[in-house]
Amino acid sequence: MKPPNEQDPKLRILHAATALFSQKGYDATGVNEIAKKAKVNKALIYYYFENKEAILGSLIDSLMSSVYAITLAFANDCIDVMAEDGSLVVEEGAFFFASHKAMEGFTTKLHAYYKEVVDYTLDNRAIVRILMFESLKGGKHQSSLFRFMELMEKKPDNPLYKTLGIGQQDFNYHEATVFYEFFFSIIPLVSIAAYYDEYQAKSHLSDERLREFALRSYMAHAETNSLRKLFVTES
Amino acid sequence: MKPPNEQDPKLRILHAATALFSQKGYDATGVNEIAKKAKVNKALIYYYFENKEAILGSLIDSLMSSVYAITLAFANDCIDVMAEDGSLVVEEGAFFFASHKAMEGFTTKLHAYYKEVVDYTLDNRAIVRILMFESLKGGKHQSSLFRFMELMEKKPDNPLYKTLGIGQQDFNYHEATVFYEFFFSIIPLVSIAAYYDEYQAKSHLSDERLREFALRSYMAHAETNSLRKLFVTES
Amino acid sequence: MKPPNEQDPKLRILHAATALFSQKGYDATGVNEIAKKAKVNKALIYYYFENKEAILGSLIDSLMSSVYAITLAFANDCIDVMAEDGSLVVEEGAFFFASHKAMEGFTTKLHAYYKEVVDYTLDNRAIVRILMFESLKGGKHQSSLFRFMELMEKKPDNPLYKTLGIGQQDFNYHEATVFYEFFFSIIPLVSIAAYYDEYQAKSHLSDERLREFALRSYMAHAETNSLRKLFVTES
Amino acid sequence: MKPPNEQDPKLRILHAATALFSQKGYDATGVNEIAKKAKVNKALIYYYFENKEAILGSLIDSLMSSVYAITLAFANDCIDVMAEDGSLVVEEGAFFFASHKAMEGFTTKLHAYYKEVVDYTLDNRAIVRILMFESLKGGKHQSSLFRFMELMEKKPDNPLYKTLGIGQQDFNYHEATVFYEFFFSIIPLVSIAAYYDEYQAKSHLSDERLREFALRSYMAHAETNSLRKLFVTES
DNA sequence: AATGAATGAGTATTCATTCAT
DNA sequence: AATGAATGAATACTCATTCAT
Repeated sequence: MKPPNEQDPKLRILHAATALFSQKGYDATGVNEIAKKAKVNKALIYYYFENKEAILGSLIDSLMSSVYAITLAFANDCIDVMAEDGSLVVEEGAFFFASHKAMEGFTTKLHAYYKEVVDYTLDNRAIVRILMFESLKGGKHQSSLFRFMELMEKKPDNPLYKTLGIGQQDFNYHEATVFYEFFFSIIPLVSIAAYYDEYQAKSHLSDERLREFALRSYMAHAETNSLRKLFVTES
Repeated sequence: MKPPNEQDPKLRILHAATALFSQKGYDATGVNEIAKKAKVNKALIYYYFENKEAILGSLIDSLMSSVYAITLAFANDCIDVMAEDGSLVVEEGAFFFASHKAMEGFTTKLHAYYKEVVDYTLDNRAIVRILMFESLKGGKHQSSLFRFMELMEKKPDNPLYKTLGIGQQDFNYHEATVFYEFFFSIIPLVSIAAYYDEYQAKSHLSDERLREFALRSYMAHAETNSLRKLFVTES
Repeated sequence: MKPPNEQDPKLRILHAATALFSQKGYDATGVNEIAKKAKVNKALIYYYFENKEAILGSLIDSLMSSVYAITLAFANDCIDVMAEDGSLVVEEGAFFFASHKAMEGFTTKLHAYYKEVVDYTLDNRAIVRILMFESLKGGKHQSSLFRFMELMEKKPDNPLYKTLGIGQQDFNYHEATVFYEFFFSIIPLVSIAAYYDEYQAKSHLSDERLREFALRSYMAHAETNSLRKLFVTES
Repeated sequence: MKPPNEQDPKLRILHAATALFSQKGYDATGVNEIAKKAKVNKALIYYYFENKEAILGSLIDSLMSSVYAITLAFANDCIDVMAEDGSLVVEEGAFFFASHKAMEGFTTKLHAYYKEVVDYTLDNRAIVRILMFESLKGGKHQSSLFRFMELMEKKPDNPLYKTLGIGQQDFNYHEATVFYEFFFSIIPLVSIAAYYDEYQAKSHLSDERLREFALRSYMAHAETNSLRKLFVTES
């Protein structure tokens, strides 16, 4: 996950910080430790980052923007394109496809999206762990985890929402649904990543099986409780 | 949640520590702060606790033993009693009741148990938060969260398992099930408590509605994915 | 050296303090430790002693008075008696005996005195160690070691000097002699006791041999460099 | 002994520590005091030394290595050179010189060595005091004083012994001799340094006289009890 | 871009001592 | 005579951060 002999000191710092923050937590990690692990002079850290907090901010920002990017890419590359060529119509929170083939194409891409999300989350589980950590504390990053939730909410500043361009106010996301989605879908996904290594140590399961479990559980859950109904309008 | 003018200094210390640990995290909380909040001389903390870690340990221990107690009480008071009077037979992980009335009685008690678990978790959400916090860090308490999981596992040292006295080796808990149960049942329950206040602040939902959501979501989930099937053997 | 089940708490405190002070030094020993080792409540120490310093003072005082007592006893029981019955005349620092028998009697008692001093020093080596310790520090007890030296000095407040009743001003103790006596006689005696256990650990010598070495070295030295010449006036 | 305005902070720390440790003892000296006396920020002490103990270790190490160096220098510069040019033969612990002149040269150098040892000991009496102090306590430095003793022992890892290249197993150091040498030669030498200032305060002797006393007493003792006999083989 | 030295405020912990009972 | 609880000041040590070069 981390090349042994990295060149860029800034990257070395970020990698060292990621490892340490995710193992011992932000507060229990000293700048000295980061410097030692990154094989970098302590003062150099302050050349690249304004303070210790900025390192954490940098890590969390990069995670957040990656997740946003993945979600937006799916919305753009899949939904928008299909909406433009008329093979998909989104209405009142439901998806109407022009043909079975269109729906199959959508489903395939949706599954690929699920896999990408799970993979990305697991690959970057150290930062995910840090994110969970910080979202449990009061402070600047407390709300980070909730921003994932916002991806599902019907708010004007939600880029996914914007992309879909759905305007109905009677969107069927109501409070209970959001609650359920957050605690039984997002939280498990994030937790699987955060507790991955510990769970593996306890269960002695292989990486392959664990990833399979994670993907299947997540997909099963998403499908069962899917808020969006898919229909084919083709006669 | 905390009486304004407590007498026992040791309790004052524990309450202050609970509040601070759950707000800022263990590592970011100073013993000075605890002393100040508990209105206690700093050295007195070391009279009652060997060190800062021991305060944390005391909090987590009391949480763990309460959860164990609740679970065992349910197993003892409900399952054992019914098993003894013959109104319930547990076999191959399934529950066979002598009558509809017996099953109804069981279901009622089960729901009461669910409610008790959810209530206890929410009432003690500060410590639950601390527990989640610490289980994300490497160290002594990392495994605490996983001990909840063990309550569901088929191991000889599991007191619940012992109580049920189920001996079949082909018990239908297999790896995927345990994984699913942990990440889609325990983790959500714990997370609802841990993120309760933050979620409330974001959603502006009343305590009543949130608790209702929590209980319903948890019960719905537990029932849907219930591992134990319930049957009535009555002709 | 220390009875296992002592009754008197004050004695238990003194013994515990002796052991700890001699092992780790006064400053590195906590009142808590003393209380624990003495199996006594910490506050009780302050019932018997004004403060920690008073424990040390008590130990050193008892050592000093014992040494004084031994020396005075020798002077009284031996020299005074012989001086009174005319079998010994002390003049200008030299000892003139009335007969060979008188001198032999004196020598025998002198050797017994040497043995008693060495034995007492070794038996109480823990306190001797403490004394050396404290005499190396600035402070109240710095001068304790030097009070041994004063036993040899020609000062009006020297009880030994008083006992001998020697009045000559040209007493042949001059500065170099006192210096030599102190550093090559008193200091070795005290050091043998202070380093006894450590030396034994290094050399693997038995208690018997070590005590024999100590006594012989000390006697040889005392005799060789004896300032007091012994004469027989008998024709 | 200490320049008023030193530049190197590390040296300032060492000098301040030396003064304080030798006055009040290691345990009674606070790091705060050292910092204040050295006019240095407290944290800087921990920049240069791992902990308080390391300061002490540094002081004792430098003393030990100096003493070793002085002794080795004498052995190398004097004995080795004479042994190589044939003017000195060492056999069975005795020294045989080719000529009176050779012996005189040796004696002169030996006396210079004595003087150097005494001078060094007195000049560095603060550290010597600390060494005595620590060798009375259990712990890391307890054995330091005994290492001086080892300089006289016939062990393969003794550098002096190696240099002399004496191989006879019947070397006349036996247990009693080592005991005597240690307690009546090394201990007095060390004690003279350790108690120098206190003795001076009591005796009101000038530095010159005290140093003269010290040197003479030491030389007299060393010569009287010299283990090595000196002979001239010249006809 | 990089570093060794330096710092003030803070950390957890221990101290000798006192008090009420 | 004895004790559990309490305390203010001090302890050794660490922190994130800065500065001069």
